[in-house]
Amino acid sequence: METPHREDKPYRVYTPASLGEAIRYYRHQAGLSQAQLADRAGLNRTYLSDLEQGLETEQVRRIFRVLKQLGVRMTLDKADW
Amino acid sequence: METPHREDKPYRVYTPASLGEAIRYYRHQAGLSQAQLADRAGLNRTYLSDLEQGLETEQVRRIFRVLKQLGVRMTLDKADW
DNA sequence: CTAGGATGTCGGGATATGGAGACACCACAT
DNA sequence: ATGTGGTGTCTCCATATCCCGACATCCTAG
Repeated sequence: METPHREDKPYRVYTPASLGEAIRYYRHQAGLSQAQLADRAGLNRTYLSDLEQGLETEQVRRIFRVLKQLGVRMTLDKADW
Repeated sequence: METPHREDKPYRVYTPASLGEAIRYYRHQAGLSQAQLADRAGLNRTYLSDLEQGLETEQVRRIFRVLKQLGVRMTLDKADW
């Protein structure tokens, strides 16, 4: 059962939608339900559900706009610690 | 004038504070003032100032909590396009 | 079939949030 | 000295945001 061949695909994130995708991907990989993750992260399951579906709040959009203007890209990947 | 030796240090981001640092770093690298960037990104300079100083809004904190719980790390770097 | 878990979705309401404008300070130039 | 640009910080306040139920749906198990 040793990790077969590392399918740790890093996520390129540049919109609220792709942020949601990534979170869902990693949540599944962690074997957690929305309720469990929401609980551990101290937030409401409804919100997590929205977030995974690409919830477009002003705040998140704002940050992505800044990064875009700066030509900066965001990457998410599994911390190997 | 060909890029001498690539000082494109990628940013490991895991808190609102480090997010602010990164944004400021890249803004300076782009040779923009807060007012210019705020304008281009369509937001208030006051907000950008706060953001760079590590503004801890619930929203940003929430997202970092989720990532932390999932053991996911965020990286910012210059998109080389 | 029934039961349960997981997820999407809706509405209501308390609260956090960011825009706008103004002001102060600092550094640097003229 | 004065002027100018960049930045930090304050207040006010309209509004975006998120939590909290509650309900519906879809699976899978039993």
